[in-house]
Amino acid sequence: MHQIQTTALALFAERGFDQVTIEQVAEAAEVSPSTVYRYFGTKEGLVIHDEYDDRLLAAVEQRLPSGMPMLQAALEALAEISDEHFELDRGPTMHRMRLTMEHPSIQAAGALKVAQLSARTAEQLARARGMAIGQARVVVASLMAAFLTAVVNWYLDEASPEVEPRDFDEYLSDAFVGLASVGAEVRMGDDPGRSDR
Amino acid sequence: MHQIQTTALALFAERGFDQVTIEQVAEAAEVSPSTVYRYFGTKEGLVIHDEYDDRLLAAVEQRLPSGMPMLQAALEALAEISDEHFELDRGPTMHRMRLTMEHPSIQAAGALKVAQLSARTAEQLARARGMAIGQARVVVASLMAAFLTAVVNWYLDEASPEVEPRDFDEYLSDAFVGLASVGAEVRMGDDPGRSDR
DNA sequence: ATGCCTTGTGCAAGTGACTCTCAGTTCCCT
DNA sequence: AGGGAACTGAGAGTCACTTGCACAAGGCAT
Repeated sequence: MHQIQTTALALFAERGFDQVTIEQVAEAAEVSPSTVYRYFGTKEGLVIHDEYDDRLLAAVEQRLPSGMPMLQAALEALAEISDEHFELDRGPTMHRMRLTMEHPSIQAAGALKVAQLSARTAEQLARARGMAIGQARVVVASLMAAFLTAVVNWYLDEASPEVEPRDFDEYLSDAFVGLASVGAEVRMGDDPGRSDR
Repeated sequence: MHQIQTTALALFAERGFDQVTIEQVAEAAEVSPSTVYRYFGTKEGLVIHDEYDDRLLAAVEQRLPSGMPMLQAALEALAEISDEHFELDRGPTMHRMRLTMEHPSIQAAGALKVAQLSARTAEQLARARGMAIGQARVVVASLMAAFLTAVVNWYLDEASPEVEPRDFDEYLSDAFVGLASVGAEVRMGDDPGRSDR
């Protein structure tokens, strides 16, 4: 399975996503097309599939029952995964990100994956903390938005020659600071009848 | 064009998204399949296409140069559009939402659309306010996350028989309050779990 | 009027992603 | 040994989507 994905990514790097058919992937990986579909479902799946979804969910789940503030749980969980994903595995991750950003169909599939992960996480959070599910969705969506923005900002800087790259941690930190300031503004500007500044 | 979409949605309602081919849509709308593709690009496009994207962008743009706090601009713009979309146009909107939530391929296309709209909005914001683009992305992503959560919460309540529906405004307001509280928590717990640096 | 360009539309053929069904193989459990 | 679950492959079919071309209608200049 991992072997199939690796072969596929190599072919995509070599010839471009659109110029490679599933059949060619199957042949190069020495399996049948059926097998590719069985494991990855779609061609885009060959790019976006990874283990990090479940690991992130597990990392969050592990921390939730402890009564730890959920924000801290999220940040710890993200930091735990990010190091490996964005630093150690930097090369492959960049390649997959690049394919994703340059091909709308892959980007769409990725976005769907994120939405589904968010939904699962929100349920988990609501269950563990006795929160209303609607509330939990807002929390997860906000945090996920900040995280994803960090990922996008990281990628775009990394991909652009005139910007010198920084560690992913810094992008993550910036994004969360930004989230905090938006939150603060919301708090002030909330509904009519707010006090002037 | 509008005629084609209406016909398509009627067919989807009647027979289900998967049981309707583009050819059938074309025939029912008395155009050729080529025309359908020319206007909507994909089958999913028949569901997700609408005018609200551009209108939202315009509503934001119109407010930005005024020096109005960007959050207020966002809320006003959203409120301006939401009324029509979720109250007046409630029936069709529900139907399209239902198709979207029940068909991963449509959901993916919708998510992509949101991502692209966010990107455009972030650029607009950065330009109008002289913000760093990365910063602008965080702001837009946070606000969009809250908005979308409101939409999802609204839809799920609306679709569920045992919950009695509230006005969309209330979901929107709840979501933004939730966003504020997340922001506040971030502010306190700051700095992504790093001991060094 | 004649030509000309743009714009909108239809036609037709081709590609390849994806589905479904059935049949073989391996491996494990009793 | 036997029976069944899990994995894999073969083959045929559907249909979304692309591409290139031709054809018509309307404006605009010559």
